[in-house]
Amino acid sequence: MVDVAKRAGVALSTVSYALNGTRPISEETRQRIYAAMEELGYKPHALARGLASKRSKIIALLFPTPERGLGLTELEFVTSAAEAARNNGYHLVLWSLPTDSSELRQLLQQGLVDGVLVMEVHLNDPRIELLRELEFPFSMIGRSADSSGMSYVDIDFERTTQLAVHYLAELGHRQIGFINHSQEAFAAGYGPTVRVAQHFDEAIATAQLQGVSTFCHDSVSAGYEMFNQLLTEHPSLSALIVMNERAMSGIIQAVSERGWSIPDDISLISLVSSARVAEMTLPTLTTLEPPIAELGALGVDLLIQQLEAHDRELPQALLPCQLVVRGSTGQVRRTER
Amino acid sequence: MVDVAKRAGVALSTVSYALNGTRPISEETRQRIYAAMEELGYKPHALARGLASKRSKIIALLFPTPERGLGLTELEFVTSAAEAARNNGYHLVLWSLPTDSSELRQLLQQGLVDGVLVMEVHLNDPRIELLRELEFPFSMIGRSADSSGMSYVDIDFERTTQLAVHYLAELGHRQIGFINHSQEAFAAGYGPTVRVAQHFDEAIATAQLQGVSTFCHDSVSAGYEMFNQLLTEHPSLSALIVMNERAMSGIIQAVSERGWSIPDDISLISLVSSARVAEMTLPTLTTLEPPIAELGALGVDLLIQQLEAHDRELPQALLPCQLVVRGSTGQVRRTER
DNA sequence: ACGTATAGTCGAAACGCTTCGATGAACACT
DNA sequence: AGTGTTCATCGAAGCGTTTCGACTATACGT
Repeated sequence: MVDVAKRAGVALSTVSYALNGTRPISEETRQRIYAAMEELGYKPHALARGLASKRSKIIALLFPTPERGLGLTELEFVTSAAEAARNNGYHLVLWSLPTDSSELRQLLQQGLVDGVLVMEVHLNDPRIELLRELEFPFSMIGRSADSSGMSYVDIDFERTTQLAVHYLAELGHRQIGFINHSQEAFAAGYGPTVRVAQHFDEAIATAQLQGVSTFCHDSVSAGYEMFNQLLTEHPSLSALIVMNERAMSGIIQAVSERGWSIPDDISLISLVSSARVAEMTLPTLTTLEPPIAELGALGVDLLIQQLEAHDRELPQALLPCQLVVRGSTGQVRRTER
Repeated sequence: MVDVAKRAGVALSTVSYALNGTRPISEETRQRIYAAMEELGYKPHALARGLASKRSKIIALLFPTPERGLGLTELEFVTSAAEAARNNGYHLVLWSLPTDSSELRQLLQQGLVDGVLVMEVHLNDPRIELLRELEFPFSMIGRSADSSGMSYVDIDFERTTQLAVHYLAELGHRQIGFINHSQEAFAAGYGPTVRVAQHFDEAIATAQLQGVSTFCHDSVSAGYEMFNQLLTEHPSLSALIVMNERAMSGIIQAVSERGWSIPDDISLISLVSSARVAEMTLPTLTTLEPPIAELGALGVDLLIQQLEAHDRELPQALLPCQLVVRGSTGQVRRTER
């Protein structure tokens, strides 16, 4: 940098001002400085910049160590977050820690990152508590129990559920089943499970339909059994909303095993499920697809906005899933069985 | 740090030596220093450390922007790399760039990262060329055309292919088909496609079997058609090795459509395919599962080893996939059709 | 008793940048 | 002519570490 300054015939600090626009610089000297930088192949040193300015322009993505099975979704999320960060001139580091790890505190206090984006937030999340305690800037994907005064983005589960129910209603379905994640996930306060369970009932009531809501473990066999059980107890169901990708495989097997066809005998909608999975079956699945990339990018944007704005408002946002109609849904057209 | 020094009654530099073990420190003063740090809640500042020592202890994971669908595998890879980095006291930043992006140069010259781990290396990869040109430390997952003198980890495709072929041979199969990724991937020099194509022929020859090798686009419908075409032309095939998860779905549909059962009428092995996908079908798929987490961790280890060792040797490693026998393979037991 | 290692410590100079206060010059307004 | 503003620039003091050279005891071999 000192070389650049010399070559441009200005002071060191002037170069800095030209670089950051922190103070006005005449067009002429700016030109000279940029030319000098170009000729010398100068690139500012990120660490030094961070040390001096006390802003590293690095944010962390806090990411629970995947205990069991991670979806495709998460990866897209991570990459879109990384890209959004880069577009804002930030770097994204990955901190993959168990939710209750004490390491987080250490990491935060290293002063490496300006802020944190927290994924897979649980209703009672020790990470959030720590962040609040340290008054460390953060945003969340998903929400904790009391998310007032905090910055988050999440799927708009209410709208998403409505979309699914209304779409089926339009097709003439009056008896709709809902297969959720497991009871355990519900009890643990896992956001999507809790919220959709609630909003399903509401949407059914509003639309004056009949609904059956049930939990199901995240496994192919559980899906298989749950479907059979459900249709034994409620033989008049003509459509199913499923928020459980693994169970969905089992359900499809169970359907074809009874010699039924999709969607003639039963319509299926996969909730909060990616296109990738939806297109692996025959027929392909009508889904409500989560706006993963948008969520990731938005999460990063909100965080950075928070870091760079001086005002104390903490932005929040809800995004609905998008209805993608494929082959697994159709007009209700059942006479009798 | 100056406070810690004062409180412990030593010089600033002594605290630094105690912290890094760079010079001998008497046990007694070390105790005093640690106590002082504890009491003051002192944590060393990562950026300052990096600036002074010229080693940021940050590495980048270079990650092609997913043009077309990313597998589950990649995410596990990313998380295991992040964890491995942390275990070594490093941070992992994500750089998700198109392979031919000019941005990479900028990023490297910022001096933020000590080294780079490159994913999804192509045979002729501009990123690798740039890294060599700048003499920037790096390791690869996968290999470029000439990977001599470079550090990499990769799947041992030769061994993996052998395992698959031998396993089928043991079950009595003599006529084995192989369904690869697309011709285009092969032409583009995509490592797995090229290598397995070659090693399949070798393994077949060595085992004195008959083999048919074919390419197939990465789609359900292409798999469906390819299967029918293959079995029309080679009706005596009794087993298929498939390295194409999407095509696999189509294959299974085609099989069940002709009223065949797996594995009685045909055995299927999914190559370099994750458990998650393998368990979504009925029957579950026998696979050769890539050691994703190991690859990620090993890649990071090799890179860090390279960064910290002074000698100029560049470590390399090949890891085979692991054979996981599930329901899609069995003794050949065909009389006639 | 003597030089010579060696362990333990100190002070000060980097590392490459940002930012604060100060300084001049140019311009307008009384 | 004097006063005040704004614009453009400069010099120097940090930011929180590491690391180098130097210094002081103490221990060692002879």
